[in-house]
Amino acid sequence: MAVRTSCTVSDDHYKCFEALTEEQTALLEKKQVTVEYNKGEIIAKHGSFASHVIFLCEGLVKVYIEHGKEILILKIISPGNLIGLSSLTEGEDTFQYSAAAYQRSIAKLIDITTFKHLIRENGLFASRVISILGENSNQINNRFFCLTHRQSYGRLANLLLCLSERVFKSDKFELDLTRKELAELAGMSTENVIRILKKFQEDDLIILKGKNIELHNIDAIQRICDLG
Amino acid sequence: MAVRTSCTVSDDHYKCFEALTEEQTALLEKKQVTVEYNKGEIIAKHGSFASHVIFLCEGLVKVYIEHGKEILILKIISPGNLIGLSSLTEGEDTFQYSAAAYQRSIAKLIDITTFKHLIRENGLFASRVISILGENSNQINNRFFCLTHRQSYGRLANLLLCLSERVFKSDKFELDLTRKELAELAGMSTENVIRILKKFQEDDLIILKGKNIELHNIDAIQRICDLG
DNA sequence: CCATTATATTGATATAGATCAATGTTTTTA
DNA sequence: TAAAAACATTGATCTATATCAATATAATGG
Repeated sequence: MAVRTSCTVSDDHYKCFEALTEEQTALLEKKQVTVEYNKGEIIAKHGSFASHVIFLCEGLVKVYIEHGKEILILKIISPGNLIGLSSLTEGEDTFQYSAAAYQRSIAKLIDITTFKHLIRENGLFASRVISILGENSNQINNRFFCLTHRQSYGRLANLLLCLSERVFKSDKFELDLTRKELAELAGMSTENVIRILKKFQEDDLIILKGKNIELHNIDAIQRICDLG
Repeated sequence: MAVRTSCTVSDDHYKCFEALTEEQTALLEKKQVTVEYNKGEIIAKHGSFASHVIFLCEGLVKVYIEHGKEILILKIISPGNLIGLSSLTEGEDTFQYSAAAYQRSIAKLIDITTFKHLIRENGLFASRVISILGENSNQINNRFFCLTHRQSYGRLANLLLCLSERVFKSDKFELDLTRKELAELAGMSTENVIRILKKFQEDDLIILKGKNIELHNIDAIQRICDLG
């Protein structure tokens, strides 16, 4: 079985809102605010009060957990997706992870009490939310597997495929992530990212021009992702 | 912040069923079967049709994902907990992980269609299920962090604490896991587990007698878990 | 547009922990 | 209860990858 690319989830979380009645949609719209974030800004802070669920409208966001200076990126979030669903617990309601904008982003902050209320009131909505949570869990498990069971070449191959297939949706993309950010995503040192990218280029797997990356031999990259 | 022990979730999933009406409880009971598993037997198989959700009544179970011969243990499940909630998606319904019995175990297999039906019908039940999914997600994230950001001493310390606090609920427990199983749980080689346990014993952190482990200096173990 | 700071690159070195190999011990089974 | 199989232990070696150090290049701000 091919190892799933695992840096993000599909971008159709918004579909859960289609389960709402007009009235419920109106209520939800009243109970949300739209906020703009600059590159690097924190959207949610691990441990802080989770008064809202976040819906990303534009931009690109990383979701990560932190213990002191150490961070682990859980996933990248693209527009159309929700952040913070795992704080929809009955008791405790603090964010269990942080989120920060990779680039200028726009998000809607949805009041969590209203969100919970709608879950109780609308079974179809609840079951859609449960679907999303299940999907999120699969993504994390795949990423967990990749980062613990693949060596650096495989992890970076997985990341490049994921960025291409699921984030930028093209073989060719301009990456406004730094090498350090790539390193965090692939779970390795910056120097190692550079060396491996260089090797991939030498082997004609990718074409690198500064921030532009083109995947040139996807099959070979997929093989490295599966076996490396 | 102390690193959370992360090998399992709390054992109160069963509480979600308290949200059901008598009628719904009766329906659920009609739509489930009780099955006994011997040590080592597979309870759920990654990729197979998820026709049911699993509720563990007795025993101890590991939940893991597999790609070929490589496996990654996601968590240990104690009695009172549910397995397979992340397959409660609307479309796809195959198990996204496997489960196997560490020891003789008894489980109820609950028809997934009925389970989904109850989610739609009973908002409180749905929100309890969502709580559990959120909790599961936090557990996995913590485990993910531990396995990727801690060195072997820290990972094994974390595992010992988790087994003590959350699985066996005692400083002293008889471990019917092999060294190889401990190694899988702590994400390292069997030989490394043995060497580290030996070191812990030399340093008077634990008292080892064959399969019996007693945590002798929990504070020190916690420190290793946090920093190691 | 120059100075400063952040980022990228390259090479050299160190090391945690895997793997390999051999032996001892316990458990299972026939 | 003897033989076989599984598991545990110890030591020696190897390697992937982090870390350190130095320099080059690009981005940013006054």
